[in-house]
Amino acid sequence: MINPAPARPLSSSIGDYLKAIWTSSETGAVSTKEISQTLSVAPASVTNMLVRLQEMGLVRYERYRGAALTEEGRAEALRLIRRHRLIETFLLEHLGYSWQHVHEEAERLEHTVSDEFTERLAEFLGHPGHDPHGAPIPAVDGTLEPDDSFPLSDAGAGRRVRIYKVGDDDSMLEYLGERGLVPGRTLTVKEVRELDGVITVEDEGGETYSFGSPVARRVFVRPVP
Amino acid sequence: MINPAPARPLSSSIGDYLKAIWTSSETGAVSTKEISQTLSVAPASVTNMLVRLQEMGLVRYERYRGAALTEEGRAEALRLIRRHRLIETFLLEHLGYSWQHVHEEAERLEHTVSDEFTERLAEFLGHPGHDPHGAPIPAVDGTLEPDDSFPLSDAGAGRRVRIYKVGDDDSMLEYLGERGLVPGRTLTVKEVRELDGVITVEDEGGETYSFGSPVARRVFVRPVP
DNA sequence: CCGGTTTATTAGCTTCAGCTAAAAATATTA
DNA sequence: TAATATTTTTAGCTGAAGCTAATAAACCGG
Ligand SMILES: [Mn+2]
Ligand SMILES: [Mn+2]
Ligand SMILES: [Mn+2]
Ligand SMILES: [Mn+2]
Repeated sequence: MINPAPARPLSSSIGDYLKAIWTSSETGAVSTKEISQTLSVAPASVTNMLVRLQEMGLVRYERYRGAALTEEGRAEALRLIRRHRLIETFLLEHLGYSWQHVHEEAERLEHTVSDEFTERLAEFLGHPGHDPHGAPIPAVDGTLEPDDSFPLSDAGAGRRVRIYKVGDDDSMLEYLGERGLVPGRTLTVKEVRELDGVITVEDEGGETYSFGSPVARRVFVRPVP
Repeated sequence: MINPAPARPLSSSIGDYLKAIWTSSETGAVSTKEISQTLSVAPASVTNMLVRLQEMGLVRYERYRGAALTEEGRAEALRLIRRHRLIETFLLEHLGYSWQHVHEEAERLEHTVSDEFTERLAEFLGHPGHDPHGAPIPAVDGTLEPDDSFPLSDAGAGRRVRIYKVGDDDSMLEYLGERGLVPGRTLTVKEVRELDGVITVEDEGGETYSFGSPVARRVFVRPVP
C-alpha cells in the first residue's frame, strides 16, 4: 500500500515517539520505561503521550501493558525512517559530514522536510536502497527489505560473513569507519573467546582484528556462501 | 563582526518574527499590525511576542509605538535569511524545484538546519553571492551587500536597466521565469503609460513585453551605463 | 501468597504560542 | 476640537508537551 502524508502533519515529538516504538518493538508491546529511556523523557510524559497517540489512532495502548503501533502509526514511522536515512546519505556523500554529526542533523530534518523534498532528494541520490551504515531505506510505499542479519558477536568461529550494517547511534562509527569496517566488507571469524567475548576476524587481505563485545554487538553481518 | 549561533537556539516562531520585522523596517519602527499581517497572526499575539522579544534583548519595543531590532536581533534575522537563500538556491539548482515550491520549503528548513549544515551547503554551492531570484545572500559575518535597485515601475522611458532581483513570495515567478525575465537580463524601457502604469520594455533581442504595475513593482532593476 | 521493588499512572504545574472579546490609546476627519 | 475610526493592548482561555511528587499496579523472591 502507498502511504500518503497524513492530512494534519504530525509534530516532531509524535514522530520521534512513533520511531522509538517501532525500533523497540521487535518483540510485542513496548513498555513506558523503554520509550522514556530512548527519548530521554520522564515516564509520566510517555504515559501522557501514549494516551494521545491512542486517541489519534497511531498506537494501540493498554494501561500497564505497553504500546504497539497501528498500521497507520507504522506507516508514519517508516515515512520518517525513509527521510532520515536519505538525509544521512546526502549529508555523508555530498556535504562531507563526518559520521559523528550526521545522525543528529537527520534527527531534526526528518520532521521538517516535505514529501516533495524527500522524493526529489531520493532522485538526486539515485534512489539508494541502503544508507551509508547499511541500514535499508524503506520504499515510498512503506515496504522495508527484510533484515536477516545478526550481530558479529553471534557468529561462530570459522564462519565467513559479510558486514551488512553497523549501529548508527554511536561514537563507534568513527572507529569502524577508519578501519574500513563498513557494509560490504567480507570477514572470516578466526576465534571467539568464551572468557570475555572477544572475537577475532580476518579480512580479505589477511589482516586480523579483535573486537570486544560492545563493538561486536553493533556490527551486523550475514553469512557468505 | 562574526555572528555565532545563539546559546539557546531560538524557536521558529521567534525567527519568523525577527525576519518579518527586519523586512518591514526600511523606515523606522514596525507596527503591530504590519507584523500581524506578514505572519498571519492575530494582533494580540504580536503584542504578546514583542514583549517577550524585548525581554530577550532581540527587539526594542515601546507600547503603541512599534518595534525595531536590536543588533542581536538583526544578526539573528540575517543568519536566517542566509540559510533561507542558500536553501532556495540548492532546491532550485540541484533538486529541480519549481519557483512555486521553493519558498515555502525554505521557510521551514531555515529554522531546522544547523550552522554546520549551512556552511557545508554554502561550500557545496560554491559560495553564491545571490540566490536565484537575485537577492543577495548575507555573509557568515552578517554583512549584507547594499542593495540600490529600484522597481521597474519607477524606471523612466528611455532608461537602460538590468534586472537585479525579482520578488520572491509570488506566483508571478513562474510567469517571469518562463519568459527568461530573471536577474542579469538587460532591458530598455520604451514607454511608461501614465494612464494605467503599464510599462513596455525591449530585451536585447528586440523582443518587447508590456507589464502592468503589479508585475513591474516586483521586478527590481539597476541602471546600465 | 506476602512483602518489597520496580514500573506505571495520576494529579497538578509550567512554558510557548496561539486565539477571542473587551477596553484603551491613538489617529483621522468633520 | 470633538466625534469617529483604527490600532493596540489587556484579560482570560486553549492545547502541546514537558516536568515533579504522590499513589497505584505489577512483578518477584522467599
Ligand atoms: Mn541515524
Ligand atoms: Mn527526530
Ligand atoms: Mn524565499
Ligand atoms: Mn520561516
